[in-house]
Amino acid sequence: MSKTLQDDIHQRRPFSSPQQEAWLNVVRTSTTLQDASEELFKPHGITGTQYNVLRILRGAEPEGLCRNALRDRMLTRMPDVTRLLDRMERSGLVTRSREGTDRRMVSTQITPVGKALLHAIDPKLMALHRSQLGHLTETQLQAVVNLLTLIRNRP
Amino acid sequence: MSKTLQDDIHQRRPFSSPQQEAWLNVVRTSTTLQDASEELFKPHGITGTQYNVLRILRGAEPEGLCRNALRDRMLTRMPDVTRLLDRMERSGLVTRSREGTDRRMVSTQITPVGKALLHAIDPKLMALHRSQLGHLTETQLQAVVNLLTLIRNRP
DNA sequence: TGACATTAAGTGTGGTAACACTTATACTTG
DNA sequence: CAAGTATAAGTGTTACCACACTTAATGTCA
Repeated sequence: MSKTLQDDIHQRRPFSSPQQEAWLNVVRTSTTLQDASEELFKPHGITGTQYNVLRILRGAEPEGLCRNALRDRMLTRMPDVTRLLDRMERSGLVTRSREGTDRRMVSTQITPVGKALLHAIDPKLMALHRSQLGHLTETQLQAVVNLLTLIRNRP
Repeated sequence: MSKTLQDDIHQRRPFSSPQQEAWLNVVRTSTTLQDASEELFKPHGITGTQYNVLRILRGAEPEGLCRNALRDRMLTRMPDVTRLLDRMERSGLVTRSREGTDRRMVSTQITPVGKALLHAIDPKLMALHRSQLGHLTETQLQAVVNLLTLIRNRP
């Protein structure tokens, strides 16, 4: 007795194409999943975007990453990384330093405070993902990944 | 030769769980799809959120919908519908009128200008959806819908 | 080598989103 | 019916996102 997207958004008329139906399902599912994670981040004083930055920078230790490299690794598009990092620097989560070789580059590193925050959040987030997706079998999860990868790689 | 999410966001280390991998794939795919549609809407002077409102209001003609009913039908969470409608009213896309029966309620309707805008956008959006998802078979699209519906309906 | 293009980061500005709070009308019940 | 509760809409404020533009350092090549 699964609740369809049409029930979810109280829509009466049918979708105009199978592509549209799939499109709306992807977007709706994503916001559903993300809304819950934002709730998780909120009491820790960061947004999902900031969490994503911290994860990337932890993976880039100890050198850190420059602004554009960071931007290219982010999960969602983010045209204004500079001021995002400004805010995170003000919160003490990251530090920035101009590199020696190419003096245009500014490398950003995660601080111990930032790592401590990740350490506090990570198990909760993992539990959230399990609560959101744990009712799917591994085969189903793999099918989701395969289909979405296929979507993102149109010829 | 499909490009995985790991290639996409330049990630080296493996995912920490199959749930996390699926989670990230859903979100990444959604933003990929949405970014392109925002580009489509931009030259028409509206956002994806505003387009969503117009679609809902066209489906609710001629009575229109009150603020909260509209909010519940939206694809993405939107806590500040009032000022979203303010902006759309200023652009001439919708009109608001306080109903007679319950004087708290304000019903919003789409205007002819709003409908003309939808008329201009709809075929382009349909074409975009086909270009984004047309390389999947109907069986694959149905599988996507089924799996994502399953995700959203955890017991 | 010097003018021009390229790439990196940052800034100015306006619009959008989010949260808590307020106002106004309707409902409920002792 | 009067007081309290619930519901609908709106407001004040802050943070955030987005686009166009600017500054500074590097690369390129006639």
